[in-house]
Amino acid sequence: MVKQRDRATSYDVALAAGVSQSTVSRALSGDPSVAAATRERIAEIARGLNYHVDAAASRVRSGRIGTIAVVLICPVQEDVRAFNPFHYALLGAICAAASARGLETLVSFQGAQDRLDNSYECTRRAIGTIVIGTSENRQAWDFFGASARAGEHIVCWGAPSDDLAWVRADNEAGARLAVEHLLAGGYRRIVCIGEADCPQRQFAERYQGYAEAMAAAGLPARMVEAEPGCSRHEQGRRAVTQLLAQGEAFDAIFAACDDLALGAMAQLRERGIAVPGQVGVVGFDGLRGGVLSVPALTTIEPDFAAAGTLLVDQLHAQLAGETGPAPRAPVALVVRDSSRGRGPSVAGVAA
Amino acid sequence: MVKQRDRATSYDVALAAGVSQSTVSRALSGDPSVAAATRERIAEIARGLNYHVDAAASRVRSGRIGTIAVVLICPVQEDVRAFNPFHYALLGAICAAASARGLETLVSFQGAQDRLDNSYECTRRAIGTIVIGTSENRQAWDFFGASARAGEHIVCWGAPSDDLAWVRADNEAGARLAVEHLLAGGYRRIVCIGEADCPQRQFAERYQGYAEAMAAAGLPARMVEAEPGCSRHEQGRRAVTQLLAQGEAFDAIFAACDDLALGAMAQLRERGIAVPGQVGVVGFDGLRGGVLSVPALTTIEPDFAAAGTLLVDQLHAQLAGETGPAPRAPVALVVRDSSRGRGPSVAGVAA
DNA sequence: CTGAAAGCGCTTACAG
DNA sequence: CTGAAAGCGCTTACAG
Repeated sequence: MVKQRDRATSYDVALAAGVSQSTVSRALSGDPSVAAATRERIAEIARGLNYHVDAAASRVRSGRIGTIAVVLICPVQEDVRAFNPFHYALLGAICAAASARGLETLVSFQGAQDRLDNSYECTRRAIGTIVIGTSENRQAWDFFGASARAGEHIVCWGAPSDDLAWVRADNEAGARLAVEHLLAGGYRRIVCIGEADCPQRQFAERYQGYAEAMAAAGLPARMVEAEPGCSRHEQGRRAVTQLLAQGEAFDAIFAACDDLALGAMAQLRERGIAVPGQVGVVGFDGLRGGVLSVPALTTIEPDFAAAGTLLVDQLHAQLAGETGPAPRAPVALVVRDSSRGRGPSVAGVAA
Repeated sequence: MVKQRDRATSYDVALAAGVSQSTVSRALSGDPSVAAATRERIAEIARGLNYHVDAAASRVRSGRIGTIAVVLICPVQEDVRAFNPFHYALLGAICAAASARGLETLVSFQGAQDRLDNSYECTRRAIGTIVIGTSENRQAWDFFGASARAGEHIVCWGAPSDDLAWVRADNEAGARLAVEHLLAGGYRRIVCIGEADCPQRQFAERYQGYAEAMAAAGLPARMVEAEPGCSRHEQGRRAVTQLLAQGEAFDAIFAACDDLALGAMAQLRERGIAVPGQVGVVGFDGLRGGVLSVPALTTIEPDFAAAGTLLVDQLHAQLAGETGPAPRAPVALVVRDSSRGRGPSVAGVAA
């Protein structure tokens, strides 16, 4: 057990400075009612004694917690390596946004059902919780959904649960951007790989944006459903296999997420179909894997910094009893090599 | 400001249970001196009142913090997306290991020099700090090095600073595994892409393991230095360009990290050199990008779970005043498609 | 501008 | 097995 040997307290500083303990407290908290000269002197002495305000004592007295909990929902097996890099980037953005607002972040990775925990708020370790992660772990989301119904303050990204307040990317706008980009590149027979009946609302929204943009161009929308039960990457592969087997003409793919797009590209490559020459591909997420793929993946990338800030601010709003408008993180088209720029219409496959 | 309306305290529970407040405290902390029946009853009543022990009050009285700080050193611009996925996986492993030890994790991403902070321990928000991240941000590492010299308890992964206690992968063993695998595949003219004079000690250690394994096989070691000032990926590309320009024979590359390997493979592809047919490639890190690359990258992967546990345990040892043996996370060879299995010697390039 | 005092909600010797 | 009491180290009215 580590003993707290000779930690200085505010009383030690007070003694050394010849003032009262309450003046030390006020001085170090920057209370302007303390004379500037006194403040300076006390700060100096505190430094000399290596004194720092005890955060726990400060909290218990002031009631100010200054901390938010961030929960990352993992696969049930809790393999953190299986955790999507998109969520890691989002975690970083949340921590940065919290820090910018003067808040600490208590982070936990939760997967196994018997270890789910949202006691942060009721034990006063945090003012509320931001939940992100794998939508596949339904039990975990149900747990946090119930927690929210019970009155805990929770905001999430990509909720499959309707019980949770959420922040999402501007999925429809992003999908429209993707389609408009493909149209500008001369692609016409653009299919969407996604999932219509998916717990992740973003998939439906992205299909919606795709369908709208196609309709606006007077072109038919066509959805290839991802096969349940396998990874996104594998789903992307199989969607292409299915498309080719059906012998239906297509010259571009808008995939509802980057992993689907990368799987689709892997399969196109195996079939000897040139990207972006014969088929253009656009994903959605802005994953690092898209930079490394061959060809590098054109994608729609949400503004991560904005997403982090929106999540933190939305939590604040909820704590203040407000319910602002549905918060959407802006998205941007990132053109890389899997789609052609402006050009004439392309051959496509199985035309 | 959020008021704490009607939070129950231990006094409320005591009143409802007809016992003293101290008995409530003992009962809920599982003190066996409280009769089991009484404990049960009190727990029941606490549940009914939605009472939970206030963590801050508990800490201030008991002195037990139960939290470690985890600092992720980012690039100075604090772009969390530029943060290496390896470190994200390590972060997850640390949080999981801490949780398994009953510790919370206070996570922060730190990059900009004027925002560096390690006041966790002195303000009693944490018992100590684990530091991981980009070795490029020297100022940040120097800051934490100074912090450690000043008596803070810090353990890091991949320290470029000698002031910090560290945990590392078993780099030499990993490099030997890589070389032995390549030798078994029939490769003989194996070059190492790395950096001899690098702040990251792991690079030197990996070269060392490579050189030993080559010597053991009676083969000459050959190091291609990464060019300073560009990304690892770009360094990998340029190393291949340089090798080809020199017209020196090689039939395999052991890259000191996956990003170097992926860059090297990208360049080999552009030059029309077949991997693994003409040249075998093995990386080091086990990044997700290696699964997606074409061909998928054979690599040496540290045991992330073990790494997280070692970091947490090493911090505990330091707090207890012990200095255990240099802690190494075990590594494993992950054979994918960028290297051949057993086979005859291969042609290589520029032979 | 500063001090004396109360008290945040607990844990933990001490006594019985 | 339980209670009365002290006290962890602060913040914050209140009074001057």
